[in-house]
Parts: sequence; C-alpha cells; structure tokens
Amino acid sequence: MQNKIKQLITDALKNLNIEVSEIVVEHPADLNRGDYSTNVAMAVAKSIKANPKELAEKIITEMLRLNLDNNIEKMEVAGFGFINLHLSRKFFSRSVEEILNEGDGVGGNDALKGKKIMVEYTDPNPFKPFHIGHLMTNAIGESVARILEHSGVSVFRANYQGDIGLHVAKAIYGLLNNSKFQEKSGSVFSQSENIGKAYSEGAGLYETDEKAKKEIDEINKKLYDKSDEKINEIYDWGFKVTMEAFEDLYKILGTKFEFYFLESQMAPIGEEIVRTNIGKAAGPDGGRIFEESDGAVVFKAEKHDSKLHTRVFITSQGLPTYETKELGLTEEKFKTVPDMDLSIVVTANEQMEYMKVVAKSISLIHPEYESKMKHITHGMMRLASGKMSSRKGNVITGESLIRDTIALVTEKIKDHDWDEEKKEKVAQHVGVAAVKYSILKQSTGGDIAFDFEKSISFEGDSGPYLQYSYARANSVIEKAKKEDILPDPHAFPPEIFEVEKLLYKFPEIILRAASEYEPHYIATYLIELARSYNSFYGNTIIVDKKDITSSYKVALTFAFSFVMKKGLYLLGIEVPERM
RNA sequence: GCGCCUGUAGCUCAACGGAUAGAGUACUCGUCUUCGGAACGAGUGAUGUGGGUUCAAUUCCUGCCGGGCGCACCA
Repeated sequence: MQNKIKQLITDALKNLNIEVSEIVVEHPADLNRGDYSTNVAMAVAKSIKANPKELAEKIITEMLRLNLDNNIEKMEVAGFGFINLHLSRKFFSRSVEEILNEGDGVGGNDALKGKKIMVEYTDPNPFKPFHIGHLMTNAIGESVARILEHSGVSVFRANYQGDIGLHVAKAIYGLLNNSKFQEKSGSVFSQSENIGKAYSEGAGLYETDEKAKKEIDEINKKLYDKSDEKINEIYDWGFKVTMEAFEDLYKILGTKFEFYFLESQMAPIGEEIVRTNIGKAAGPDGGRIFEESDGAVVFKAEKHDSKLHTRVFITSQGLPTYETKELGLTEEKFKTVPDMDLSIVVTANEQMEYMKVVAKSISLIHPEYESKMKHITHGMMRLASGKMSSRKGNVITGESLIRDTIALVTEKIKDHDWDEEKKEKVAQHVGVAAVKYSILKQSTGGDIAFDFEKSISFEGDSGPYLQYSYARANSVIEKAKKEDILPDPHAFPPEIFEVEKLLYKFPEIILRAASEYEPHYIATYLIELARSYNSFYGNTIIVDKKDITSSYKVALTFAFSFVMKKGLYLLGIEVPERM
C-alpha cells in the first residue's frame, strides 16, 4: 500500500512539474489523523517558493484526479502542510481477509530469502552460574533468530562455551575445598547450583588468599595438560552436569542450538592463524597484523583505526587469549556453514570495544568477512540496590529468576481446575513471557534497570498481558463456534475499528525489526494491538446472533489472535490457550 | 586522560528529522447484565543544559554537566 501511495504522489508531482528526490510516506502517530501521511508539500515548498498548505491542496487535487483505486477514502491537508490519507472500509476488511488466509505465515516476508545467517548467543560457561546477562542475550538472540527466519533466512543457532580457563580452575578449587559441593544425589539443577557456589567461593579466595591463588593456578595448568586423574574426573562430572542444566533451561526458554563451539577447540585454530600472520604487513600504511611485544603477541589495532587499541592475542607465557579463540571461532563458523552471508554475535556491551579490535584483525586476514560480521550488544542488568557482584552476594542468577517467576505464576493459578501437568506448562509459558518481555520491550543497547517486583510484571505493559489478550480472544472464538457464527470478512459494519488500523501494519513492523535487529518494535506493536483489541472487546458484543456484523467481528478476532500468536512467537514467547 | 554508549513524567520504557512527545506503573475518580477484572474508561505528570543546522530537532552537529562500559598478557 505504501508503495502504491508513493507512486500516486510521484505521478501527481510529475504532472505538476515538481521534482522531488525522495518521497516520505509514513503513518501519523495519531490514528485519527489518517492511515498514511506525507510531507512532500513542506519539503519542496521552499525551493519552489510556494505556500506549503496551498501546494498540498494542489497535490491532493491532482492525486484525486489520478486515484482510481478504491483503497483510499479521502485525503486532506493538515498541520503545516501534511497530506493525510484515510484508507477505505474495504481496504481494512480485505486486510483482515488476507490475515485469515495467511494463517501461520502471517506477517512473513521474503526480503532475505535464501540468506544464510548464523546467530551466536547465550554463551554461558560451564562451571559458572547461568546469570541474568545470559538470560538477556538468550532472549534477544532467540528473538532475532526467529524474526530473521520469518523474513526468509536460514538461521543457524550457535552457542559458544568457555569450557576451559581460570574460571574452571576456580570452580574445581571450590569443589575440592568443600566436598559438600560435590553432592551427586540431587537433581541436575541442584548439582549445577552447587558447582556455581563452588565457583563463587573459589573466585573469592583467588582474590583474597595467596595460597588459594597459587593452588588455583596450579589446577589450571593441570586442566590444560590433563595430568591429574582426580581433577579430570571432577571436570568431566562438572562439565556434564552444568551443560545438562543449561539444556533444561533452554527447553523452558524455547531455544534449541544447532551448533556448540568450545573454547578449548577454538584455541589451537586461532593460535595457528595468529602465528602464521606474525609480522605480516597489512593495511594502507603497511602496519603489521600481529607483532611481538614484551614477549607477547599483540595486535596494535590503533595503527589501523585510531579509535581502536592494542590487545594481547598470545600471552608472554605462550597461552592464547580470548581474542585468539574468537579468531578461531570466526573462521570455524564460516567453515561450518559454507557460503554464509552473515555471522551475528550477541553479547553484553562490555565486549563491544574488544570485539571491534578482533573484527579488525579478522578483516585484515579475511577481507571478505568484513561485511559479514555483525555484533549486537545489549546493556547490563542494573540492580536498584547497586551493581551485582558475586563478592557482595547480591547476584541473582538467570536460572533462579526464571524459576522464581514461574513459582509466582504457579501460585496465581493454583486454584484453577486443571491437572498438574497443564498447570506446570502454563506457569512456565507465562513466567517465561514475563521475563522475556521485560527484556525485549526496550531497544537492545541500553541497560535494564532490574527490580524483581517492578520488572517482572503481569499487568499492563507485560508479556502476560499479551498472553491474556490472546486467551481472551480464544474464548470468544470458542463461544462463536458454539453459537455457529462463522468468521466472514465481508460482513463488515460501516465503522472501522482501531484494531483493524493496527493489524495491517504487522508485516512492516516485522520488516523493520528484521532490518534493524530490534525485537522491541514487535513488543511495542503488540502492546498497542492488545490494548486496542481489549478496548474493542470491552465496547462491543462480538458474538451476538442478532447482529448481522457479528461474523465480521469474529473474523476480526481470528485475525487478532493469529497476529498476536505469531508476534509473541517472534519474541520467543508461547501462547497458552487458557491461563 | 582517551575511545564508545547513554541522559525523556516520581519510577520503568516508546517515539523511521514531523503535527498536541506516547505507554505502563504509582496516585485520583469511574466501569462488574453479555464473550475471562492478568481487563476497560477518565484525570494528574516529562525531553539534563547552552549554542548551531533545518520549513520542522527528543532525534543531526557542537560546548558543558551527570551516568555506564572499555582502554596489554582475564573472559
């Protein structure tokens, strides 16, 4: 529709002998102003020395003459010279019909059809707790993946695990130091929780206790060369348990990864790349890629871009750093998926600067990858009471947050007349929705202020509110079935409901979310949509045998439920039929 | 110090350079005869600050003030 309007404006301007380089057609913020608006009159008024309002009138007259389409009801001049277009009743009923025909494919597009994109996200480390940052990364990554898929992309979900390094040694020290953490009788969840505690203890002692620090460094070496039977045994158990616990969580969260990359395996690949590129000249000024400095192998990125800085890739002790592993990972990714169009990595923004340096080094070695790497960063969870730190003991793990929220929902629905299995499922879906929505409702970049009571809401601007609206529409549909009222998009009443003015915008919202990698456009759209449906519901009797337009209202309800279900799916949220 | 990000109602967040800056929450009042009150309706309340560009600036540029992150052998 937008393109049709643009064409109409272009033709009108042509007939008036007015040249415009770019025509902007957008939706007015206020639905009452119209469905589309354009600012062309104001944009060109000055250059052709015309009064914007008069010019707008002229353009409208010309557009009316050219308009043979019955989609546009009327056009008018408003404000300083905006041209507002109102779409016709027929247009809206047709768009409702279209949604009903599309069914599950609603809102989809093939803008990126055939593209292969890998999305790496979540990245929790074995032996460490699954914290809130992982939850944020997971929610954003999963949603971006789904949005891309709905735009025709073949998405490959990847997860990168730090299976080796000092953090593992710290956890193992904690486990050795305190054998109660090695209790193997409980669930995978409680075992991994204990390992998380062991890690915290080890990490704390590493900072404060000289003796412990020495021992941990010792364990770290043994881990690398696998020389200690006992440590190997604990490692194997701990790795398995924490990874299984992550999988349990992924099931609840609705994520399934195709690829798992392990740091320990990326290290030698990256090291090989670094070593073969030491001393090689690169870049316009002939700066080197990697060079030796103080016994370490470094990349002086500032030589290539003044905003970047030097980073160590191989330490003076000969150990590869995270940068090197990332280098190996990137190359491995492009090998794993041949002809990949884009490799996306989602992480917290504290890694932004260092990723730029790594990306620079990669693009010097593989110039063809430069435009195929994309780093999406999100903010940190801020706690009302100050920053989270494991030493202060105020860390809320992502795992416990999810489970606490689900428990809250369970309490809420405990009196429902359902079997336990259904209660558990609904509680999970609603709990996950509450958490995910609170993360996805705002644009990715910024920090999220976290307050359990306030952030995890079930009312108003919340995930459960959206699910509730869906469940409610579902009840309406069931009642219509009982009364034998079939949906009919042609039996429309003269008035146009607000829901309809939002429903047809769904595809363009998805397109925008996909092109900017921003799930929040969908979240804010769904809230607006749910609000309009609830308002419609409150002011209208939808299922009413005496009303000949009832079948249209039922059709509208179907359309709403299709869009809501798909929209929530794109956010990684399931919809319960009842709640 | 340098670089990147950021500053919008009391609080948590929106606004592709456009019109009267939108929601939620909190607070006040109202809706409970239809199909689910996790709801609906109404009210109170905001662009950190000084310049600049533009027909038009929360948005772009710039000075200042405040917050976050990063800046060599951690990840």
